[in-house]
Amino acid sequence: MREDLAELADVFGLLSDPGRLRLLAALREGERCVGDLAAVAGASDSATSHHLRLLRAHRVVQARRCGRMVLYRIADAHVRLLLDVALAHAGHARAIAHPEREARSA
Amino acid sequence: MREDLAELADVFGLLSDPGRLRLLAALREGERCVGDLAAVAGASDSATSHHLRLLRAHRVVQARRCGRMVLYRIADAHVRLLLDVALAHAGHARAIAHPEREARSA
DNA sequence: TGCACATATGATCATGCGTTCAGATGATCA
DNA sequence: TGATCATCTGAACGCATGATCATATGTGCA
Repeated sequence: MREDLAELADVFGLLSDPGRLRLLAALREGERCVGDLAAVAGASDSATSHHLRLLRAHRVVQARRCGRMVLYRIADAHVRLLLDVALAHAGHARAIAHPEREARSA
Repeated sequence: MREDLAELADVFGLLSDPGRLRLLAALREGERCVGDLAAVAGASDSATSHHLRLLRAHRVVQARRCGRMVLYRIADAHVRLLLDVALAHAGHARAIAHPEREARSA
């Protein structure tokens, strides 16, 4: 149990970087190559590659080679669910913190 | 959207510390005072208070005074759900990474 | 009012992490 | 085979973050 928490903490740590979170948000819609992901996240290819390496090491994403590109995708349904719940929470939290904006945009 | 992600990243950052994660795991079972939480997490009162302060600032937990103690609880259903999903994932991930242990303990 | 308990706060310090740059690997095509 | 594209890797730098200690606040009780 305690090691589960430590490992989970690592995964949360991976999700705690806005850039990586943008990568994962983009990957929710399907496979993407490194260059596309870098563009979406607004980061350099190198930084993006570093991030993807970490995410891969912790089984958050999976990669497959396709020609000279490498296509990344979200590793499994658990991670996808976690992201869905988290993003839903983020929207909800904003509605609580800034109700006037929600009202205006509605 | 982009600020949602940044805020979400902050929350994940809070969840990325094993100590704070232990605090939250303990809080899943109900309200707890700081001293109890410190004992459960195996940290000092001071460190625990610092952690709770951060968690409170990001609406992950709520606090109420009761006599000379302060009782903390998980802030809302979203956070609770996120923790549930995450802990379930952690167990699943271990089953994948170390199937022999699961088989033995079953 | 004065003391003791529970919690909160502020400052300091060391460590970890993300970014960047330079260069390496691997793949395609002429 | 050589050139180019896509990605990966390693090292170094700067900043943010967690731990600790000392002290402050706030509450209950004698």
